[in-house]
Amino acid sequence: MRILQLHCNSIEFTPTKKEIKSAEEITPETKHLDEVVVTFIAVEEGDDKTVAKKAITEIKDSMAKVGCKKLLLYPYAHLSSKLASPTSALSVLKEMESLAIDLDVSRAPFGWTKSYKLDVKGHPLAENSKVITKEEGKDDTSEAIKSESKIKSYWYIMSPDGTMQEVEKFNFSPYPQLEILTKYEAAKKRSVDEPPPHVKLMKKMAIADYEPASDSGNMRFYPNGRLIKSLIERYVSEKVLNYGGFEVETPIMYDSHHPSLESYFNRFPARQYNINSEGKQLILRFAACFGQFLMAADFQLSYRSLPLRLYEMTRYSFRREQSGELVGLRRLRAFTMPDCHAFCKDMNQAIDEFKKRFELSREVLHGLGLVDSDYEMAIRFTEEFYNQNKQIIQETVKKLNKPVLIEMWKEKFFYFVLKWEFNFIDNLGKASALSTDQIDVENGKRYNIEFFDEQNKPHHPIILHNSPSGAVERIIYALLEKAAKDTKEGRKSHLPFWLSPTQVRLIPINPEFLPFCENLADKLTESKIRVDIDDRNESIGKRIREAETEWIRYILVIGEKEVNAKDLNVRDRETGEVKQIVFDDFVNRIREQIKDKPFSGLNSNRHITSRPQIMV
RNA sequence: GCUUCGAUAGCUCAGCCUGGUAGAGCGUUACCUUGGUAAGGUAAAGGUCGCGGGUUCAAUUCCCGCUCGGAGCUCCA
Repeated sequence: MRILQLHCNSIEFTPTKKEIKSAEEITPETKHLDEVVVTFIAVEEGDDKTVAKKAITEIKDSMAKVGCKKLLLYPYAHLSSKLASPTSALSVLKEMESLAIDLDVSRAPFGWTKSYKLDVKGHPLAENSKVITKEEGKDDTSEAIKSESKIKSYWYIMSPDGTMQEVEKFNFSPYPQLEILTKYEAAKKRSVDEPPPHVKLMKKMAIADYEPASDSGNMRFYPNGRLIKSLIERYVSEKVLNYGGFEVETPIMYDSHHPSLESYFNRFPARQYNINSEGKQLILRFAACFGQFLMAADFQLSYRSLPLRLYEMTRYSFRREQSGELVGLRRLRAFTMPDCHAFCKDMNQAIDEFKKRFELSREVLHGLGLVDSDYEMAIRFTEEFYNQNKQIIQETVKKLNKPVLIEMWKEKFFYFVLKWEFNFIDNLGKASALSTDQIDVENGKRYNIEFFDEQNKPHHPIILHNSPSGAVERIIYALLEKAAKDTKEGRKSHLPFWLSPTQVRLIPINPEFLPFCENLADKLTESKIRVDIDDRNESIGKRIREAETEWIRYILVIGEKEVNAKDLNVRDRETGEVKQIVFDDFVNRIREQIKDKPFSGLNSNRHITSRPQIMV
């Protein structure tokens, strides 16, 4: 906001004509004021109530100095070239007016061309101009975000044979998804006019929902959703532990004035949640990086313990994303993310580790039900890194065996020299990163993490930052989007079997067969299978239909025949066929499908009639 | 955060333009039905029309603000 303050003997002004459509509705008449401080005001982009308050405080200060009690607020666009929209300008002006009611305050009409006569006093303090901005010097946007838009990038496509081609020259026709990612990233082109299908599904399947009582982007997870999330968390954690990660736990909030953290925040492009507590400015973590770095800095490290892999499933990480960017489970403000850092003694070791983690990430995604064709890879690096380590990049692309989007930076902008991600492309052509890894050459020093080499000389390690799956919520989003795509293309949608809240549903023909169902359900539960019973008084057809809409893989109708036959009558949703199967064969068939995955029991009442109904 | 659209029964939505306090389907409850692989029947209950303010004799309907949500801009796990 820019203001020009004039201590006047008098002012007289007359609105002559409306300048803009949204001008205030008034009857134009000449006004005359004596002994008044006239404040010309231009409200600028981004000005809000805080600015209004600050401005009024300053105006009151100087009015007290000149001993004047009458104030005229005079909208005056010509003081600035980056004006706020008329609506917000008017509301800021009204705010100022209401904040100054203890003075004799008036306001010239907004949006009108006005003629005026001024008689300015001649004393030294009579004329005064000011620029007022929001939170001077306390802008909480990190430097990285502010200058991110200034990065110079060069975009290429690298083919599995290692050749790089400028994106403009690449023939995308066999790779429509890669083309979407490229346009998305390089050209920043997006156009969508409908909500993504997973939002409906996450509610309909009683997985997750918005929680209006929290901040946007902080979701509630229903029993089904919590079960799915917890299974994914356990699966990813087991994979990372097998790879060699050591699980730790670190605080979710940090003192933003801690010296290592302060400079780090300005190198990471994220907005934070801030909390003030007992005079401390705390920020909620946006990843596990600093917790693990601070921990590693306190370790006595020898080259022998490297690579050291620290791992945490961060529930939660917080990023105060712009509200307009939050959609369903795709992008949240509070999310769960596996975060694994590998501290390496040199670039060679880092590159070895990098290869392992690339494979780990791929395996994890496959285990979660996302195959190579579900995502596109992007690799970003500095020109210098490329010139020195061309081979590792080419090898990686070869392993993936399909073309990859390349972003090359002229100079190092972030703390990393290389970063890759697997990007899921959803039904609306939106790209979101899942797995990612980064080679960080700065933070070893910043956090004063040291190890001693063979000559007992201290060094800072190179640090790899890997999230093998990306955010867990985002995995659920990808699975739901994939399911929606199946429906759209005429296939049956489903979740991976090991994540299905109900794996087997029993439908007794009438209550007479309920005891038999209980018995069967007990036996299946003992074999670590999630089974429930639709004991409602509804027709068989209806109960089967509903089991189908809940994506339940196996449906067993239980009647006279089954009770006598001992064999099971199994309807397999994959094929729609009903088959007679011996109990043990059925159990084995299921166990086979989920043998290397974690298991949790049914996370709701076995009987449908006793369940709360969450979504229709 | 900005631009723009929206919010009516537990869910999905109609009614609002042209102001006179509401409807459907699904779900819920009760009863009937005891059914054999994708929707059996009847009835009932259920709404301060998101919140706050304004205009009006009268506001779910018109106007303003807020909250929440969708889309776009921008950005990322």
